[in-house]
Amino acid sequence: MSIKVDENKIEEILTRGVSEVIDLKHLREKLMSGKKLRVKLGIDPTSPNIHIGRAVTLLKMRDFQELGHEIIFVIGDFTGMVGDTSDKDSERPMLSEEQIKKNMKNYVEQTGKIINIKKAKIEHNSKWLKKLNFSEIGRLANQFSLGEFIARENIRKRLEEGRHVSLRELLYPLMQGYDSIATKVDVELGGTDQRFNLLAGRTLQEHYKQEAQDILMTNLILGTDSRKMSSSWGNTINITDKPEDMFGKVMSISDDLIITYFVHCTRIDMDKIRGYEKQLLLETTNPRDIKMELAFEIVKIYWGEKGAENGKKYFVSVFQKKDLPDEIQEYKLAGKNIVDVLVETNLATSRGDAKRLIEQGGIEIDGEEIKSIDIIVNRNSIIQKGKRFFVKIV
RNA sequence: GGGAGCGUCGCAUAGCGGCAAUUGCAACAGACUGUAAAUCUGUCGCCUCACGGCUUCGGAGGUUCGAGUCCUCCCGCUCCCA
Repeated sequence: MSIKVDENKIEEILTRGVSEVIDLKHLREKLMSGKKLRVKLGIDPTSPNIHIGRAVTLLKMRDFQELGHEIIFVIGDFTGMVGDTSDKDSERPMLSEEQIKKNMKNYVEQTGKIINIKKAKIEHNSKWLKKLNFSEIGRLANQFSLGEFIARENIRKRLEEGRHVSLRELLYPLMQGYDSIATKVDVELGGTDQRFNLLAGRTLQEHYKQEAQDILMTNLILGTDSRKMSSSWGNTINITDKPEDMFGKVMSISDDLIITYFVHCTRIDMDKIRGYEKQLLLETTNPRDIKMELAFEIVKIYWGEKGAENGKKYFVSVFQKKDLPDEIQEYKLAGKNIVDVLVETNLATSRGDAKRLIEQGGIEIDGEEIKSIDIIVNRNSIIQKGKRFFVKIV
């Protein structure tokens, strides 16, 4: 397969959602040369879900793939067990082998929503990392000084606070760097938080007489609550989220993030995005409408046109028109008391919780707010809790 | 090797021996809104309409009318000095 040398596309790859490229000039020349590049992305299966923040680099990988370059996923089945600390302000737990295996399976599946997996190469880094012995690790470790490790902000902060920093964490960049040697890559992608680890790859490759990889760092995006998107904050939009959820979650981001999301999480034409940007400045535009477009585009990537339609329909009917959703989970609980029904349908966690919800006016049956806990639920009633949760009793 | 300390509701944090236990985040409900945003209000161990009852603070014992709080042992974790 031939390599496309499209100057505009290449420029977009190098800039869109990108915070820094090292070495920019070098990478641009390589891309323009028509040579097939080996492009790597390391993913550690540390949590079961990929969120759209992480997908930023995946989309970038796809861009490379579309130009015909070889893309390589290094699944961190080994590094995942060690745990990276780059994007964390506390130590990452070491995961068990079982947990890793489970996550790994999901990851490949999820990645397939964005990337053509069949054409990509998938490697597991246990393959080579397992074999390293102490003398080799010592040789790798010799390339770095404690000083540069400590200089990293999050590590320094933890040290200053008297928190625990384990030696094991020091090893992480070595391993990621070694991945680059083992896979002989030309380019590695990662989020800005990966800077240190990515650079380690360059250092080590040179030590092993390979040409140093270029690195391309993508921006991290903010989550639904405008803090950094992270699984531990619970503010993620996951790429496995159902279309309705995904659509709604996108709708709930801050208006300020609309353009950023367009740039990072979709592949809508940059010109069109600039158009949206102008529109947003006008008094007459309702940011909601543009956000709807955004939500549609994002859902489309993961669920296709149809999924996007459904997500939108759900949002419009349930939240804007306050109608019922098309599909409601059914339970065979007709004739039971409302409190029991709430508990058995998991709308409430306990009887006390159910009573509180009713007291607070949070429960409606067939659109009527109920005031008493002594209500028997009839067949074919629709119970609604708050705005988002519906259940049908049959 | 020496010293100090920690383990509390999903996470994080408070708790002179009278506590179902503080505060922040998350979560949930209500109001408001273009919005599942922001903001404001409320709720947030279990059972009870309620009075109230029951089970909780790493584990096992003990002291006490009473223990998250004191003592002993065990388990897990951390920091400092060398």
